[in-house]
Amino acid sequence: MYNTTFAEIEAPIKWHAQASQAAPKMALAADRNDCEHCSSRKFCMPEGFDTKKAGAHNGVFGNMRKIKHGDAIFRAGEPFRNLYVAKVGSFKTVAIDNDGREQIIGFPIAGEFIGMDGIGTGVHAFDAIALEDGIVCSLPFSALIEMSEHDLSLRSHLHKLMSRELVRESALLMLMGRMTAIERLVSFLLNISKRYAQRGYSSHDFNLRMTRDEIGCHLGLTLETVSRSLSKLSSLGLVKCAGKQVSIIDMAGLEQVSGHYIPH
Amino acid sequence: MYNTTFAEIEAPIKWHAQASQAAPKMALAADRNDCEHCSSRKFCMPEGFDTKKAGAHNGVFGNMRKIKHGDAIFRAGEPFRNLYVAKVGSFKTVAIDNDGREQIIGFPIAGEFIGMDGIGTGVHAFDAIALEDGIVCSLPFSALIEMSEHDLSLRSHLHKLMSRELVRESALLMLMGRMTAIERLVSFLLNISKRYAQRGYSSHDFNLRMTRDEIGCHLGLTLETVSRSLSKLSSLGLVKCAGKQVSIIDMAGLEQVSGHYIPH
DNA sequence: CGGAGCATTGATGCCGATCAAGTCTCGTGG
DNA sequence: CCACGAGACTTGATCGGCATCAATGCTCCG
Repeated sequence: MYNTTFAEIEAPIKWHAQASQAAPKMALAADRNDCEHCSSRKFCMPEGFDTKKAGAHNGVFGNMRKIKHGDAIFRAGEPFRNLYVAKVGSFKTVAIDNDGREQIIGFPIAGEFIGMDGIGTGVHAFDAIALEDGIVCSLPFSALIEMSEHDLSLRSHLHKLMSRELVRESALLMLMGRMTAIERLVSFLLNISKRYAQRGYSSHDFNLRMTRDEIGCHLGLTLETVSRSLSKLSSLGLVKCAGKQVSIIDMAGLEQVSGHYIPH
Repeated sequence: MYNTTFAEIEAPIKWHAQASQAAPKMALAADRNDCEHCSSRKFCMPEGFDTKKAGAHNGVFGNMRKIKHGDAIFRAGEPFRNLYVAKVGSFKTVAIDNDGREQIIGFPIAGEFIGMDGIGTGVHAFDAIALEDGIVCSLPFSALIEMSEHDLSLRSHLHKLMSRELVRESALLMLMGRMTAIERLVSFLLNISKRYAQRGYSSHDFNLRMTRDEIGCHLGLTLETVSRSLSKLSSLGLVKCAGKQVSIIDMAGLEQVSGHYIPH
């Protein structure tokens, strides 16, 4: 019935069980963890980077934090201190304008960075919310910057991360400015598919962790249009979908529909 | 008849005259220039940064390059080597998808960085085109990164630049996803106004350097809709506009129209 | 002065928003 | 275990904003 989820594979956390055991503030409880065995390792720091030597002992790496479904890693307006790497679960980053209108900027999943919006001003510009119970790894930014002094690979790694995010957003701009509803949805599905594939999961069958409303809020569409577009893709025989469970039937067919959404 | 332009104030370059004098490849001719007297200085490097000491003598700073109207600083697909700072003139950065559809990502003007899209992959993702004859300052990126090893302020400056660009784009996403044509145009005008003001120019009267088509291509609208929306704002008494010359009559009124476009 | 590119304005049509109703899913408590 | 209710999803009907098509006017440069 369910797809295998990151959470199931990674760490079968018993939220309530743990809460009743030890930490009183479970949602904020911090764990220590070994970078070497982290499945996000290859998405996080540069190749060959020695996290142990670099700072495991001074507390820079391996700071796990659990985030419950619906809770925020941080909120817009809060001071920026850490970058976060999604370790388990999926998240959304949300910009909110003066009139309260929301725009979902991205849906980060395992291995992807969250929080770079705060670097420029020292204050977060987005909310970062968990779409399901999950875990993030906190990286104190000032420590990261200091550490990068003698590590060229770390320095350029940080730049690359941000630049790629820039290009990712520009692809979204293209999508919003120039594509039809169907094209946007297809781009979105292909993007998800690709990122899942990179992480060793099926590129054909997956669960969408977000609601239709959230997809719409990301793509500049209403939830009804998202639903209708999905139905359309089903009736065209390109995908099969039952609720949040999506199966891509004809990948090549999908790719022909869209002008693409290159990122990640 | 004309507004005072950056070009007029900065350096009254006689393109053709110069071409006939010295350099055979005028458009690509490089000049050397003194950062201390550069009007973009305060927008470019961090406060107190000593460009002379840092690298004027090894050629990192002060590499001027003239770009003629319509010419490219770089094109998508070209290898990334330099960051550029717009010194004179205005530019557009353009993403082009597989189907040839264009999306203008931004309109950088004096003091703003161009080319950060190439850092992530080592290859430029955008075209960067001059909207009028202009000058950019080239900063060899590898030298910049090396230089940042012993300069914390430079390191964090680079990060801030990219992060701000990230937030700028996210504001554009908000605009494209959730705003009406009029709101988008107002956000655009307010953004231009603000950036001109920061540079000491009038925030009320300015020339749009780009065509209606380019504005539309930036905002996800057609040129007709841009034109109609401008007419509407005129008839509402919020702006006066004659071709590319725009005067903001009622700044507060404009600000009420839009959910904003925070960036820069 | 002539022509090309740019801009304005009008008429029409379509895509997606909006409004509305009904179904499905899942968590909760009886 | 089932009943219930709230939230999520689907599908239909209608409406409106913007794209599209089209014609004309304007501006600037050679």
